[in-house]
Amino acid sequence: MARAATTADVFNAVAEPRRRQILDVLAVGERPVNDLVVQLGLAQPLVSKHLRVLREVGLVEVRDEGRQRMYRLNGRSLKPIHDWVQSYERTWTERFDRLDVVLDDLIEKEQGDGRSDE
Amino acid sequence: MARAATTADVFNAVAEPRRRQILDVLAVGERPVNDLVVQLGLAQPLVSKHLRVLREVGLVEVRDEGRQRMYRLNGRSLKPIHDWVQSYERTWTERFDRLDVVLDDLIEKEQGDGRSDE
DNA sequence: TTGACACATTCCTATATGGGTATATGTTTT
DNA sequence: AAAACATATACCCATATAGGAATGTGTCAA
Repeated sequence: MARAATTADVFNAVAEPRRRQILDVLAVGERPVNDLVVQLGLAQPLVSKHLRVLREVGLVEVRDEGRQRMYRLNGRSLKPIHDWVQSYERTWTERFDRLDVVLDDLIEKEQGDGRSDE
Repeated sequence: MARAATTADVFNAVAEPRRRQILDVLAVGERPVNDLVVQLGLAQPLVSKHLRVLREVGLVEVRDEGRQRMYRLNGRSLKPIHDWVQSYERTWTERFDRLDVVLDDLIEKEQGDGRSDE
């Protein structure tokens, strides 16, 4: 089996740096494709392809405006990532870091103390 | 060019569901490889390979313990993801949603009002 | 020493990619 | 109608995978 499709979920879609850049630009406000092409300095077909991926996972939405297509961000689709990562925040937060040192110490002592499994 | 390596950055490493599962297990505490194999029901070489990716991006650390290798989480490496996603949180938070409706309204009125570019 | 155990690595294959180039589709302007 | 413009799609290629099978490496036990 190969790697999962980029459209498999938001995690895969956002793994590509250029797609995050696109989202960053769209975070400011709705933009037509060509604005993204210019701002990111990428080839137009490439931008369109990235936008398609973002659209398929629900990260952006489109609106027709004459011969332009206005893309806008749908940040809510990032919530799964937010939620997942959020649960790890305590593991690197300063105050918890120091607590962890103490806990690791306790565990070490406990282990060297006769208890076998955990 | 193909897709970026899974070891290119934390975003790519974490795009794989099984690797997130591994991290979820390790979040509870340090574990030897075989514990992960059993808990996740995956083939041992597969787990080892995923662990290597996680190690290369700094998401886990290893410690030799006899013939076992104890893996433990290093959550801090998730911070780049956390920070990036965090900045989008306002876009889906309830109270901001309602504010956005008002803003979109204002923008619409402004656009239909004679102003051309933005 | 020999064997059992715990992991890591190597080799294989099918697959989906990011980027480039060329072209198709649809809209506005002349 | 024809040309210009804005996007999307099709086709090509090199590359890196996830998973499976087999094998290598290092440690402990008998």
